[in-house]
Amino acid sequence: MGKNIPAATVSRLPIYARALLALSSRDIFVASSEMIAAESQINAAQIRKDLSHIGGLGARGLGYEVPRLLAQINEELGLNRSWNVALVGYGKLGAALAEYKGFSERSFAIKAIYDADPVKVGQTVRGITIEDASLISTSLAGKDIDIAVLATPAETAQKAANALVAGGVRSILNFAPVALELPKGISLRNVDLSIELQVLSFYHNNRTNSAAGSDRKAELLDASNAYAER
Amino acid sequence: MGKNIPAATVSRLPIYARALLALSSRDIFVASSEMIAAESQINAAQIRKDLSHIGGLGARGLGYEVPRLLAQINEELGLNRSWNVALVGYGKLGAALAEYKGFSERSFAIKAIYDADPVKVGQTVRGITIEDASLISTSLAGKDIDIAVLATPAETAQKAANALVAGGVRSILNFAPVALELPKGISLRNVDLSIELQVLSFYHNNRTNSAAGSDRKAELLDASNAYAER
DNA sequence: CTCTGTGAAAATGTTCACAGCG
DNA sequence: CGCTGTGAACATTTTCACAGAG
Repeated sequence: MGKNIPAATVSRLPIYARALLALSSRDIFVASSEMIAAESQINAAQIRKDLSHIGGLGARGLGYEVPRLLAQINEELGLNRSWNVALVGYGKLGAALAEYKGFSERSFAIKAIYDADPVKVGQTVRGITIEDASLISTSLAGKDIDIAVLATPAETAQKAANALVAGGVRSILNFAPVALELPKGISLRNVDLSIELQVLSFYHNNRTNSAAGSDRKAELLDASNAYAER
Repeated sequence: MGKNIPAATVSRLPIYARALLALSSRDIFVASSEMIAAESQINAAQIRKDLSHIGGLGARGLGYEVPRLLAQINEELGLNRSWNVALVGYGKLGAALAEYKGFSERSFAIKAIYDADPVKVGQTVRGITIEDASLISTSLAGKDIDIAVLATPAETAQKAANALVAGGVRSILNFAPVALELPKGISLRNVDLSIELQVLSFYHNNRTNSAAGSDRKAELLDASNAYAER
C-alpha cells in the first residue's frame, strides 16, 4: 500500500486531511472534489488525481465520504498510530514546538527533550524532564523514538543530528538553518522559517505593477508552499 | 531585472545565500558550483542553471566570486533594503518568531506586534508595545509595514488577515493551519509546521525495506523541502 | 585543463476534457 | 443527470552532456 504515490501528492495529503477535518466540523459528511477544492484552495482536478492514487474512494455523481476519506489519508500518512518524538533544543522555538497543538493533534507525542544549557537541563516540561544534549545517544536507548525535531542553533545542529542518528533515530525534522550531512537511510526534512519570508520578499519586489500584458499566473511549487498572488 | 526567474529557482535563492554565507565565513571567496553544491546539498548543474537566470556571474575555469554572487542574490531577493514586518499573534510561536535571528539577520525588522489577549496587550517586547488585535487596520496606518507574519490560532487567522489587508499589508506569511481567503493582489505564503512532520511520517512508514529492485531515488519537490533519504 | 552556461533529453507535475458509473 | 477517474495535452523542473570561455 502507498507504493507509488508521487512526492507532490504526498505533500498535499496533510492539506486534504486538514480540509476534511474542517468540512467535518461543519457537519459536511459527503464532499465533492469542488468542495474540498474550496476548502483547501487546491485545484479540483488535482484533488481527484491525487485521491485516485490512494484508491478509488469517491462515488460518481456524489463525491467523497468525508470520514472514510480522512481515515484513508491518515492511514497513508501513518497517523493511525502514535509517534514518539524527541525534541532537541529548547530555546524559544523549541518551546513553541513542544506546545504546538498541530503536533499533538496529529498523533505526534514528544517523549524526550534535550538542551545544552545547564540551566534548562533538569527542568520539567509537560511531564518531561529536559536532559543534557551531550547525553542524547545513550539517553535515547529504550525510549523508542521514531522521529526527532531539531530546533537548536545552526552551529550545534550537525552535532545533535549525529547523536540522534547514533541513538537510532531514522527521521529528522530540521529547523536549524543549515544543510545537515546524514548517513544513507536517514530521512530528513527541512523547515527554514526565514526562507519563506525571503521568497515573499522576492515576490513583493517583483510585483506585476505594469498594466495589461503582464504575466498573470500564480506559480505552484509545493502544495503547502504555493506562491499565491490573488 | 528579475523578470523571468522560475518559481523553483526563487525558492532556492535563499538556500544559496545561506551556503555562500557559510563559505564566506570559512574564508572561501571563490567557489565552483560543486563547492556550493556540497554546502547546499543541491545538484551542481541545478545551481549553474539557477544562477544563469540571475546573470552570468561565474568565471569559466574558476567559479563564482562569493561576495559578488551573494550580493546579487540578496539584490534579487530584495534583501538590500530593510523590511518592516508586523507580527500578529504573540503566543509561543509568535514569541519565538519575534526573537528569531534568521529574520533580523536578513533585514526583516518587526515593527508592530498584535495580540487579542488583554493580558498581553500593553506589554513591551524589544521596544515594541503589543497592541490589541482588534485595532490592527487603524494601527497600521503610518507604520509603513510591508509584510505581516500571522501566528494566531487557526480560528482567528482569517479575521486577522482581513484586518491586515484593510490596513494596507500586501504580503502575508501565514503560520496558522488554515487556507486563507484573500483578495487579488495580496501575496500569501503558508508554513504549516505539522505538514512537514506528517510528510516525514509518510516516508518513515513507506521506507524501502525490501532488498534490491526497490525504487531508490530521492524525490525533490521544493529545494527547501526536498525529501531526502540518504 | 577547469568550470561555466546552455541546448536537449528526461522526468515530474498540472490541467483539461470527457467517457462512463451510480 | 452530477461527479469521479483518467488518458492526453501542456507546463515546469531536473539532469545530462558538451561547446567554448578564461
